[in-house]
Amino acid sequence: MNEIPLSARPVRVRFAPSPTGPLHMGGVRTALYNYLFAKKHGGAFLLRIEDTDQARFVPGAEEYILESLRWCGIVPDEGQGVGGPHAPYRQSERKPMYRQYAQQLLDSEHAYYAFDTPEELEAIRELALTAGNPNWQYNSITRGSMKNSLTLPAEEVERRLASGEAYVVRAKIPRNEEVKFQDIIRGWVSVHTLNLDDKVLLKGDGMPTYHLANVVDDRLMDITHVIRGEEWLPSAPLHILLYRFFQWEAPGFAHLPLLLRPDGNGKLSKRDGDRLGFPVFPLDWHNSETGETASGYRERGFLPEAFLNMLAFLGWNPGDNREVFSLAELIDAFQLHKVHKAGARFDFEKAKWFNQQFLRNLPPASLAHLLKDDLLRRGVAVPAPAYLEKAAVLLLDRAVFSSDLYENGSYLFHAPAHYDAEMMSKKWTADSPARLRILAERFAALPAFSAEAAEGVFKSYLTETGLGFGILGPVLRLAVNGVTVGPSVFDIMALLGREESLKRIHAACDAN
RNA sequence: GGCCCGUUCGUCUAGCGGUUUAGGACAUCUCCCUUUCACGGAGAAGAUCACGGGUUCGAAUCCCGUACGGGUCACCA
Repeated sequence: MNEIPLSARPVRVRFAPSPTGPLHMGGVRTALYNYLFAKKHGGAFLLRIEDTDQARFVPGAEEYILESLRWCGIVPDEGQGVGGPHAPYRQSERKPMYRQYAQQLLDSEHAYYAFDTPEELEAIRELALTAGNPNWQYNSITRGSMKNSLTLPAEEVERRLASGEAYVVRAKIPRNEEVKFQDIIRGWVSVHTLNLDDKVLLKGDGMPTYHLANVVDDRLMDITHVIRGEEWLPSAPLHILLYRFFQWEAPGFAHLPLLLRPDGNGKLSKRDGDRLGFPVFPLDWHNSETGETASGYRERGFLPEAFLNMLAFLGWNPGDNREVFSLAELIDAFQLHKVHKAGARFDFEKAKWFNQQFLRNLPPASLAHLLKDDLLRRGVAVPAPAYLEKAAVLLLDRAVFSSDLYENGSYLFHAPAHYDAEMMSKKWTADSPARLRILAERFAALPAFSAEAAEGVFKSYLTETGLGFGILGPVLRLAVNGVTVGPSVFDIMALLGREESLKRIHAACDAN
């Protein structure tokens, strides 16, 4: 398995979230970078579920992760939900496998049994804290005075083990050594083992901790590159050490910069979302405990490719001035080592701009489809396909989200429910109804009703009466649209058709 | 607090020792287009490249320090 040097093996990367809640956008970006890197190099992208903490398991979280990736179009080649040669891909189901690796470390004396209870450890930490040490560690110095297989007589250890007493397996970190590794994004990173502690590898419940599980699984699943968040950087040296203990070649590492919150300090957290008026999750998340719903990008109206494009550019760019990229183009242009080192502050305005770009590039048929879905959701009658498409195209310039199509142009789907009060008082006069009725008569008399013909009628009426466009134009608009903004009123009337247009003009005259 | 990582316009960033009077995008403002709103186009404003020392003929780019920011210090991931 390790005869072929890492660099020569086909690229295999993994996204390994833990199902402790909804995946947030930072997680999606990590998945995306992994995916882009894999595809760029013709490799495989795997999805592994890290559910070794049974206390933090959240029902529905795994399904949420799977659905989020599916919506984004980040399809795993292998892993939870799709299967593969290294199944199972859920760590809880791999539980028996980890024990033998812990044993291997125990046998080679790179790990040891520890019997200290969580309560005892907590007491020691508290004591250390009052003594002025805020950071007590179970390490090469303190382990000599703890209850473990290094300090206890062999028979005593045997006895405790045999009696079924709870224990953990801890890594035996060497005392005085510099651990170095070359991060693909950050370059050389080095940490002295004096600053590392004897991390628990196997927990009291027999489950591995993240540290053991990720190293073992990455090895077993033939992972060549570990691409994960910066929050893992401090424990990367431990992982390097673990690979060495096992005498395994370590994969390449790349620690991604964090996504920062738009206001104040700190990383973007799951709680920041709706508080600041934008989603932090890909999909809506319904918290069954609190009954609250956190909003998602999908439901907010984002196109998956726009969402991905936006995320990709939070920390990376192709080095030229292009900004709008399809997933395929992202794969082509992506370079992991070009990822920025510093954290990126998220900006929702820019996110909206990306969506607008993608929306505008959509073919009319797709646009019509999105509009139809939106109308259905709102319970608005859906017009014929040809009408739908023309309406969508007509309204496109004013839309950032597909939902804006209807929100800014509801008058294309039903008569205005009311007339803009402010504009009415400004533009509608006592003469308006009479003028509109004359126009209506002339529209009715047109041999063929079209935008050009209607505009012709309107303009000749203006020259005839000497009225300015600014006087009568808004009045016509109010009658037809209810508002004074939007596409050309003649285009709107042409789409509505003569009958509907006349109906609205008369209705407005009657009502005002 | 210890350790680790980072620091270019308000924001995302380009830049890898000379081609830079530091480029682009979002946001802001102005003008044009449109007798509406948007779209589009043109332009403006906005960064003494955190600061201080080096190295060099020459530094945003290399080195060291300081400051600031972030991450991390669990039988969580």
